[in-house]
Amino acid sequence: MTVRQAEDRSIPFLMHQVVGRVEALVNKWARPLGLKIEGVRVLFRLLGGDRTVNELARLTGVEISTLSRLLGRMNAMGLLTRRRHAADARSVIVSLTDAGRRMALEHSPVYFKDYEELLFAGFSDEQAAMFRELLGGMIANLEAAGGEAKPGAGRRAARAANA
Amino acid sequence: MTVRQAEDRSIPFLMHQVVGRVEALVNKWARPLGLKIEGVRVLFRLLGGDRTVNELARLTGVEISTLSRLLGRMNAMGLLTRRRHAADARSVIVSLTDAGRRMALEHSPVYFKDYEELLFAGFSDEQAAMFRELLGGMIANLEAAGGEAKPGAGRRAARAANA
DNA sequence: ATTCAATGATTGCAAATGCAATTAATATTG
DNA sequence: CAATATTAATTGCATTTGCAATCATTGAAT
Repeated sequence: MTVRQAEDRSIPFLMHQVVGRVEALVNKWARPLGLKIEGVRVLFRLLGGDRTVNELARLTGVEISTLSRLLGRMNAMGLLTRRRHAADARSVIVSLTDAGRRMALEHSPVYFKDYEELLFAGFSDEQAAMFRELLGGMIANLEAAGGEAKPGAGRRAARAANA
Repeated sequence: MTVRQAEDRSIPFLMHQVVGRVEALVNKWARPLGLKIEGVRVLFRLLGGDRTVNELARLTGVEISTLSRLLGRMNAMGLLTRRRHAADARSVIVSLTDAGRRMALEHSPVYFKDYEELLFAGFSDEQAAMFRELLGGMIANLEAAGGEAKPGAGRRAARAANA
């Protein structure tokens, strides 16, 4: 029953472990709602306001063709609507329905707080804050690395966020 | 061209971002080798010694049926072999071929060092070490949470690793 | 020893994925 | 203002995925 400790201490692997496990938890939890993690992410993202498909893809990290079909399913479930952008008829604006908003709000604490509390259990606030900082720095580094497949081949990455 | 900053500061989301980007980089880099990230992980994992399919699944985080088929492909590519365990005929032992080992060794530095250096660019050694610690603590927390779908519903998670 | 449960791996199948091609609308350029 | 390029979203298609079912082997219980 006990899961043997991972023997790999590399950061990408460790993060993969953490993310994978959290996503498994979210999937399990979201199943009764008829959603998987991507759908959950879309749902909560839309709580912040309407978005185009493009924006959603960028903000949720879901590939755009996958997202397009996911939106179709969530629309069929009555969770969201799609309408054309008035000013630019190429874009499609996605909005939550009342049912979608209700679902998101109902489960919001679990998604936004509980998982984080679970991860940070036993950590000090300072540690949690630093962890967040470092993650931000990593994202900056990755953005600076741009399209280079082989890391280190390009110019040096950006300096990490302040701390 | 610039990617807008993510507006979500939640840890699971930030980690998803980082992991997703790193995996995209690895995929891009591994494509000429005919592998994707899962294959890469299997390859490097086997550098540490032979493994059963089960162990590989646990150690790489690849779902077992997916892994089974992946192993078939990598076997067809001449990268690894499968043979039955002598003592327990249910298990299958996976080993690298010479070609597989050669490929792994050749690219080992990129995978084990370069990505990490990229992520940690601009970080101090102390920060990097702490980050690793915290990740370890998170994994411990997740293991303690076990199968509970809803976090916080069960007993409190394990204390984080020392610091 | 015989029966029943548990484990390791594979496979069938429906669903989901990602890439490339497509369609439609808007920007740009000469 | 016509021609071309670019951008947004969707869809066709081959591949991949994951769950459940299956097969084979080992372990446990009486």
